[in-house]
Amino acid sequence: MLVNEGLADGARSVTGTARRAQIVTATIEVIAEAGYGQTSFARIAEYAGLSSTRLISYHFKSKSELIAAAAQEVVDTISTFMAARMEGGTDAASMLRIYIEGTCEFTATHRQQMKALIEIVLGDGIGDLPDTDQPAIGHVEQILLMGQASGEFRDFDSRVVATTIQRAVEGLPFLLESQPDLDCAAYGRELVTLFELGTRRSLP
Amino acid sequence: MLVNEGLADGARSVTGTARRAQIVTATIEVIAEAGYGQTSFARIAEYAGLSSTRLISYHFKSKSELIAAAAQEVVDTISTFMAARMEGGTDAASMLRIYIEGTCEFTATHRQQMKALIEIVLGDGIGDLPDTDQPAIGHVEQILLMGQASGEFRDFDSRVVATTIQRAVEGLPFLLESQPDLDCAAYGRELVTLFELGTRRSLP
Amino acid sequence: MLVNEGLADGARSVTGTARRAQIVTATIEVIAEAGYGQTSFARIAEYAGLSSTRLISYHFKSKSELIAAAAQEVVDTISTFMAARMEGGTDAASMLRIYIEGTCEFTATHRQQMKALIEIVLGDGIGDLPDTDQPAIGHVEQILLMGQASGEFRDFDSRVVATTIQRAVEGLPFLLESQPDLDCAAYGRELVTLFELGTRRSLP
Amino acid sequence: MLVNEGLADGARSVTGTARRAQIVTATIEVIAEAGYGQTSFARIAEYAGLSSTRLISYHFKSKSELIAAAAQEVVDTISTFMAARMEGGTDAASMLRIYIEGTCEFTATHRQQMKALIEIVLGDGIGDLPDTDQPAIGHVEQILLMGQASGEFRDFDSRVVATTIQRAVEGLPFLLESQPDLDCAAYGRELVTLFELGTRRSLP
DNA sequence: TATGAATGAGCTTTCATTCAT
DNA sequence: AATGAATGAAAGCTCATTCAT
Repeated sequence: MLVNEGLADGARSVTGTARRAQIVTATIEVIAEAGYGQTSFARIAEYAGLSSTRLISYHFKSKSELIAAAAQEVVDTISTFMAARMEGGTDAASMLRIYIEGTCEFTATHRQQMKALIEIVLGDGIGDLPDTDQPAIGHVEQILLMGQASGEFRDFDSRVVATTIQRAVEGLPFLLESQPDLDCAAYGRELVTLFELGTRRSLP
Repeated sequence: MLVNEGLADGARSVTGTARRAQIVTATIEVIAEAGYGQTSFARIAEYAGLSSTRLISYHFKSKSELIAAAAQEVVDTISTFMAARMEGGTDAASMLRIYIEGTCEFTATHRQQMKALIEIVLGDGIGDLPDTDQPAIGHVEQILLMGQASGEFRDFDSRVVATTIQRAVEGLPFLLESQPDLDCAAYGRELVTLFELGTRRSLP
Repeated sequence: MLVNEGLADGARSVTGTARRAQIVTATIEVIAEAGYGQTSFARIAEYAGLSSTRLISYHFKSKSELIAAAAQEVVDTISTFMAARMEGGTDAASMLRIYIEGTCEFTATHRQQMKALIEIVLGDGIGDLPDTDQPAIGHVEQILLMGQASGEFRDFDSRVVATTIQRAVEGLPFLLESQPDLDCAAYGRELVTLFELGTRRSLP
Repeated sequence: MLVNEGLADGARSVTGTARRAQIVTATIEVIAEAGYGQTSFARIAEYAGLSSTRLISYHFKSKSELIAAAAQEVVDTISTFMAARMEGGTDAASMLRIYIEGTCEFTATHRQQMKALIEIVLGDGIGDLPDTDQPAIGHVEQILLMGQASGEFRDFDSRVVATTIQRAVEGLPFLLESQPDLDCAAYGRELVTLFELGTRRSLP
């Protein structure tokens, strides 16, 4: 079989799956360290210690498929991480707090993955990957809509606020670039306070 | 003239200045439409109707100088626009409101320029252009610090909140990509309300 | 294989080694015939009958690596040739004679290689390749110092005389350019006589 | 008049002659410092402080004419210098000594000019400028032939020895590159001794 | 005499991808 | 499953030279 693309993961051999994982990991790290625009097959192969770029072409039908796999890998990781956290949420405010602080904590412990994901989303051109980032925005917006329905939150444009919150947490990797010692938990708490005050129903 | 870089604008001929402006304009539009990574001399020359890419090399010492000139052009435009607006500000809250709504209005009327600027800042690699975006962040933070000093604003990490506000207004071009008919003024007003509630001193 | 540079010859495949040799040979001949300054990938590819210059880039990391490989090829050839000859030398005078006549004979039978080597050394800028030409000078100087120590040679500045002898034998390729039918052996004998008389200890 | 080429010097205006001289001087210095291969109109214009390379094209029909003018400038200078010296020579041996030491002294005081001349002769490809260097070789050979006719010198191939002597003195600029503090006069004296011993009629 | 403007050709290098085992 | 080899296209940049005042 010449091309693996399109196969379910179970249809791949053990070594093939391992190779793909190795390449994806290297891709994520190269994107995080060198930037999306400087990421090429040659650089990935060199980073991963592959003898030829041919090995990448063999396991991934095209560059865009490799990039997509790298993005998916990060999305899967963060989804698993957040899913466990979100279970503890009851009201909208606490769910929002969990989401913000959880994302910040994940960023603190997975800097490269987060940076790579953002590079990919931005690098392919603004808005070219709606299927990847829209769900994330949708998640926050869902919490906001829930809070408005329950009366916890005031009346506001849920899309605008959701976008703002999403961009706020996504800004953390950028800050870490220039301030590597930044306290991510404190950053998350500041955001929680800021948006709790900004979204809660005003007191009479 | 071999190298135009470093010369005051008055030291360039009329036609030379016009050509540079033409090329810079084309560059901004190509970046906005095709994305930073897809911007090449060939694409710019084709877009501007130039006979060859050599004409670009003639007027700009290097590609990075051209990109820098394009970014500077946008920064100058927005600076002029905002400088006039900011004169009306007296207290910190109103200055913050003017800043947010002004930036949103500018984005509404200069979509390509804003998108191009963001593409450049992000495309050159995160954090590689601190001299370009830091001043903007600094501007917002300055307002916040002023408001805290005057007692208008509550106690918060000015850096975190400034970054959040800056990223919020910079998110508008991204939204316009998927929602071209978005009401930018309304978007600005939502942000003003969100951050006024989030930053004001709590009532006793 | 992405980069061949730095690998031992045995680490390369048979066809890869053959291609490299073919390209190196073509490079030497192009340099010899067209001159260092007129040597480009395009000219080499055309001369070697390659489909594109890309093939050169594939086998050599950069142009300078290709040039270095070409120079090394000649140096290796002449070293092997001279090493066998020098074994016959006992006293300094005979070693000097062997060196001069050997170099001249090598030049006679390897005109292109010698010319290419000189073009490379000179073309890269005077004195930029001390590691390549200094050893040759050092070799001659070594013989001279030995002769002075043994009393065969008179007292002179070994560096000056060594440089002169080296430049004398290196001048042969230049002469062959304008006088292709020049008798190299006779040229060598003339030099031997000239420098024997110039260096021997004066008779009482 | 569009082109100055082919005009006698008297047919050029004062300012035109001055400009040509300025450009030629800059060319010589650029060649000496950057090397023949790195010498371009752009570099010369930058070095001379010219606003455009167009000024060079205006005063010189082509690059080769400019290079030729630079070479001629050096040749004229050295010719004037040597002509005065050679008047003191009576016998062939003293003329040879004067020639060698004179050339070495000239090199010591005109390093850039000598290096530029050699770069030009070598840079255009071996043997491509016979009209420029052959006369110099001829000069030495003339002295040698005279010495053989008068019985001062032994029987040898005048062409070979002349070439060797010429290359010996031309090697000085190369040595100065790696040994800037070299004693040129001492170098010249060593050469004189070496070649006097090598060329004189053997004592019975 | 001088200049700005423009140009086509050339350069090396990097790109993702395909061919053929 | 893996690999070496090869490839056309495109990139940014520099070259000497010409056009038109």
